Amino acid sequence: MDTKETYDVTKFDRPSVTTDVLFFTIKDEQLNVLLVKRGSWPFEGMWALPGGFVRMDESLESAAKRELLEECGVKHVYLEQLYTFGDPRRDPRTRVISVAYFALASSSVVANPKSDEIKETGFFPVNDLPNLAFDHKKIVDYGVDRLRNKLGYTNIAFGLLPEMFTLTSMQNVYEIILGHPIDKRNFRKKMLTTGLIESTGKKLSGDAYRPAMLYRFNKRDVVFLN
Amino acid sequence: MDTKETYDVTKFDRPSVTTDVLFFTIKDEQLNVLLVKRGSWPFEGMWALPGGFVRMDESLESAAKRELLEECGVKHVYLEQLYTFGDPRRDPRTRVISVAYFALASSSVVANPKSDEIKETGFFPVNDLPNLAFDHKKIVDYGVDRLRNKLGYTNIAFGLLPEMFTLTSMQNVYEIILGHPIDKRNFRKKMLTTGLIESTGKKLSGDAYRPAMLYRFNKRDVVFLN
DNA sequence: TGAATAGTGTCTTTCAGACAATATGCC
DNA sequence: GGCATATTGTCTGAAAGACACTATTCA
Repeated sequence: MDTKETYDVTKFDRPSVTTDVLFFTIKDEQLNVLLVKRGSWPFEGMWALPGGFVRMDESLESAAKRELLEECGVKHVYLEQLYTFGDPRRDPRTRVISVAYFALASSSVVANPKSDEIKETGFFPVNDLPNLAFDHKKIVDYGVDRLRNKLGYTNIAFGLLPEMFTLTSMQNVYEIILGHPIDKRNFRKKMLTTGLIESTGKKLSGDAYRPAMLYRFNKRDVVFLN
Repeated sequence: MDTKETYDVTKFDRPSVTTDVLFFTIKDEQLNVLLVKRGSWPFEGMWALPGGFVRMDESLESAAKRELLEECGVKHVYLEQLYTFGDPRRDPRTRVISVAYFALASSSVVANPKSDEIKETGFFPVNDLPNLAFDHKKIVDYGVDRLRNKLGYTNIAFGLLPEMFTLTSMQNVYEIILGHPIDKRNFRKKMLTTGLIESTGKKLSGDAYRPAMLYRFNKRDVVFLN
């Protein structure tokens, strides 16, 4: 029977724990995910999700944020835990359990990698991915499903739009993620009646046609709806 | 730069990983959760969720099932991953990350513990819990929220009902979990139009009043709806 | 005034929710 | 026939979805 004095922390072999991050963005009219090119064994040279081992003194979310910063220069993004992948053979090095997170933001927040392990990062359309390391394809698919699902009842698209945006650009984001066209009148009606967004009173000018009203997310409702 | 030959699995300190299981059942007209009394430090003598360390060669779900069997004699239940709790200070022994699962089944599947560590198990109403070890109260609360939410759009209550059941008993389960009464006509209308359940053609007899039709879950739809 | 996009209203269908009377089987 | 529970339908309001024309700005 263990006591504080006799408890032996090294008694059992322990799996390793990583966090991997799905960083989604809209680019070239498509839903893209951020990938990094691996610089070492295993899967050297292959594309993978940014991520890495969780340190002893940091929370899972902190680890995900740290990896995103080190590997992709990304700061200050909203992260949501997605799922934990723990198949015993998903990593050839040793037993590795991965807690996956996802984030949505503008692709402009990505900078150059600061990590020795990563030389290159890039965005890839989720519908046209290269071969991915580990089980990362499965993680991406799972995340895309969840994203599409949450789009309908949360304000999760917040991170993909600038501070002020037109309803047309918002509708574009929804159509790109969902992969099908949406009726303009119904979309606007729904978005305006939720109370999630509010008019800024300003208009977008500079184009050779009628300027559109600019909206912003209502700060009181940045939390999720459900 | 690591290669297969130079990769050192012991290079980093590693957190420990456990699975903890929320086993929900209906007992005495209340939603209950299964707890075990801890037999050793830390939190010796306190109630906690059944669970334990994940072994190197088993999946997370297998680990959850094994713990449920060892500590509570439970076999063959449907498990769903809930969330992963990884606060660095959630366990006084060392850094422990817990992958929480939840299950719903009849309380009759619980037998005596086969584990040296656990002497006693018991069901407790989720609205009247004893003080729990670790952050297990938080895990229970999170699981109850999720359960209530999924009740509305999945067939998750499947495990809480016998193979054949009346609509009244099904409604009872829903009311107990949700914590409020439901209109009988609306409930029946909704359940029958989803196609999730089907009539068996049999009737429940033996009571001193009108016998009720028995239904079963439609096996083609055992998967979740969303 | 033409080009290009912004902005708007109605109808229909579906679903949720409120609400109460009749039917059945057993004793 | 009395008891205890099973079973059933209508109305209303809200939300989703189909559908097409007018308004505005700028070049």
